[in-house]
Amino acid sequence: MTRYSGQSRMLVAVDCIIFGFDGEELKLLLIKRGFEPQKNKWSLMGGFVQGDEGFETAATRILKKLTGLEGVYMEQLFAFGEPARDPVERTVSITYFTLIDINQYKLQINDEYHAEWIALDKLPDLIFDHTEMVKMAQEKLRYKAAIHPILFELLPLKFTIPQLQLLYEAVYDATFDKRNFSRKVLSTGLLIKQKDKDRLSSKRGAFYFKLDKRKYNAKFNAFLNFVTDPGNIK
Amino acid sequence: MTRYSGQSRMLVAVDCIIFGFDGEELKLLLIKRGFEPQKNKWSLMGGFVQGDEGFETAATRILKKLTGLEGVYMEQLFAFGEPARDPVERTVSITYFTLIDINQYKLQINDEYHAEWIALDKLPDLIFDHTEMVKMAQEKLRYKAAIHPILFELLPLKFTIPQLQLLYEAVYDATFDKRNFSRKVLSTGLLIKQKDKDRLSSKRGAFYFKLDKRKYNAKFNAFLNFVTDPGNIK
DNA sequence: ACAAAAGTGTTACCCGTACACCCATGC
DNA sequence: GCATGGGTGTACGGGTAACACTTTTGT
Repeated sequence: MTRYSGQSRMLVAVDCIIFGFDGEELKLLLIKRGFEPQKNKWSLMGGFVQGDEGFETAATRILKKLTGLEGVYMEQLFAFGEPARDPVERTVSITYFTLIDINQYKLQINDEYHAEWIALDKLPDLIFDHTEMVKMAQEKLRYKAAIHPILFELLPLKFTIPQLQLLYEAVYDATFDKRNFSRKVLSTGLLIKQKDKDRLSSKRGAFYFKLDKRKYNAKFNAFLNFVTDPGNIK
Repeated sequence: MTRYSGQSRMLVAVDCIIFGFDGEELKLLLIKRGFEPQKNKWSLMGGFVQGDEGFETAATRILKKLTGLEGVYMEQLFAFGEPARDPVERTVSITYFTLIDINQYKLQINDEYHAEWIALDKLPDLIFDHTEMVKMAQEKLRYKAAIHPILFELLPLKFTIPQLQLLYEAVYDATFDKRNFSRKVLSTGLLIKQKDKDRLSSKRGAFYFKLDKRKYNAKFNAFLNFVTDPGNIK
């Protein structure tokens, strides 16, 4: 027996929803699609899964091709498979939710793809069902970040607590009390205070912190509860 | 332009991980696979996605064929796509996580598929990567039930609080204090007390409750926190 | 009468929230 | 010296966990 008979075979693509944070706004990395149909329309970064690779391998390959980055936070989001989602041919898409440090990316811009960081609240129309994918990814970001410390993945190795707070506020479009926020964050024991300060964003300067990688990995699945009442989200 | 050129096309299957609860144990609905390869080995219920249907449509169709049930709780779990997961031919599998009331099912057994309810802790070897799928589904069940009131989907329309507690205890392999448990459950306002009692499992009898469907739908996305410390899970 | 499970109330502690002032520095 | 953002402490309230006894009824 070499094949199953009488069944439809389909193209399988991988699309990456790539989040970044520039210190003020949440952004998505989008590209101008390089081939028909819809050439030159905005699109998520994606590509077809090859015959000999799994989904995660394909997503990693595609991400590396676009950003040069490896070892970033990536997890499968959802499989989209409506029959008419790609007008050319039946194509299913396995989407990946990706968080990267926007500054690391800047160092190795790859212009081959005409990629740009675009603020989440100023997204253009995207091809196919990519807008729906982005919406789902954003919901997942909010959902998951309320419970797990994933947002550190969007920050540089060294960051300050005010920076971290700005990030949470951007994700939830809300404001938090800085006293309670810093106490809560520090009480997790995930942060290691550095000796130096960030002197760019204030006169006094704010101490840098690093993630305690060991505790981060150990505690990742603990329910952290950074965000008190998810009903607060605007 | 009618096709993308130079790409691999693959079979796409849907597999359902179907949970049930018989009052004592969590069970999975498994079938003896009816075709080669691995004919007569235990397997999840699944089938190929047809050319004109989406994943959810396919999963619904397959579930109905097996159990006769419609309108049950179902959500996409994960897309499995390792190149060698099916030795016959490259096949990706979109898995669906399904919760059904085991008693409703009993009324319409469909023996065509040699389906059986098998306790989660006595699972036989399953074909391909189905064991991995089950493991992931079980993790999702524990994760999600700690936050959302999904376990009601496993119970009949009318159920007692001791029954509900047994279910939570089965899911988390833990025991809970019945006073705290019932207070917590009732405080959600999701339950409507009935006038009649279940007299089978005790001499005194326990009052039946029904779900308040309206509140259930409204509150589904609230974080409920039935399970105090997920670290408690054995 | 006794066994078996249902049902209910109180207390103590911890965590989360609200809230206001001082500190360090560049200009 | 003043404006800007960084950093800290306290008091109150709500919710969760620990804990034991009474009720009902079938045998």
